[in-house]
Amino acid sequence: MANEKQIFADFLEEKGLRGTLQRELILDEFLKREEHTTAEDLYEIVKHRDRTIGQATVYRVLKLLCESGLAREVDFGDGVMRYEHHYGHAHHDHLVCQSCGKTVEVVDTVIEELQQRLSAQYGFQLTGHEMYLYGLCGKCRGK
Amino acid sequence: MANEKQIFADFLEEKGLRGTLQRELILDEFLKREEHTTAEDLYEIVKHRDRTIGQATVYRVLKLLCESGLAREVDFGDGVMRYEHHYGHAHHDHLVCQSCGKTVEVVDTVIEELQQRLSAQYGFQLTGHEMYLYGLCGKCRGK
DNA sequence: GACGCAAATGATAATCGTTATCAATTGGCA
DNA sequence: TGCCAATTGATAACGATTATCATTTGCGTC
Repeated sequence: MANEKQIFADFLEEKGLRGTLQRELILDEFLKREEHTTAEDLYEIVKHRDRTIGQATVYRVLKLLCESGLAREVDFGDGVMRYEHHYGHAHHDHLVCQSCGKTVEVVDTVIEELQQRLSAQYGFQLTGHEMYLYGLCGKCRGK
Repeated sequence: MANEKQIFADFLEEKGLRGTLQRELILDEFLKREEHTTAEDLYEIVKHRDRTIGQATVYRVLKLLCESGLAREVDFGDGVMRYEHHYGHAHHDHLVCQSCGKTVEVVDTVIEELQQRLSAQYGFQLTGHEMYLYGLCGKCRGK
């Protein structure tokens, strides 16, 4: 966590950007959340600590966090962008329960390898991918 | 194509919905397009044949086409929903060139099988998935 | 074929997440 | 301390899509 804060400070430094109270506060609360977080969620949380903060700032800082490699955008296709911790987290995809919304982070190196091979077959140089597996989790299957 | 039209007619019949000139026209132009089509695209095309048509109707008919199984929504994450032919088209995923936007439909049965297995490991019953492979196509790699 | 009524339409306003604008504030170096 | 560009918060704007609503239309019934 201290590590993440240092990384962000270095990132700002390198880009010639400033360290501000708002940026520190938003990063701090972002790091505390372990679930996928929306800008709106984060705005609500951060307001408890600083009632004068604007949501535009939250959006702006989230973008910076992505640029710095601390956060990553995740799009579950419901019209709201979510953000997850990225630093120190290995690449992974998502398993999403369509009933209760529960998500599990998964990774399968064999699938990743096959994706590479598949792309190469079409002359593509793979730079990234998104994979969302939708289904019913154990609990929701019972109902 | 006659087949698709019959399917749509049957779908409307079954749902107690009406056959209208607009629905016929929009379906007709949708079937002509082989690429992924946005509602806006389709609206522009359809207007040439009937200048009085409204875009709301295009959105409404596209939704019906999806329900009837003739079309499928595809989300490349750029904020615009695209629609592709679904009837008679086997399931497939997409390979997208990040430089020129070219897309290739791909399928890999081994990957699909692994997705099933991966989901099962977490107690999930897989109902569907999305996989987007992003990269550079052969032409764009050269540049 | 005319009638009646619910379904469908087109124009337009509304929505919602996100981004742009802009005047006021602020961080950090000279 | 002062300067100036970066940052902020409030708010307007945006763009894709959806809701609203008065008008029109398909289609089963007489």
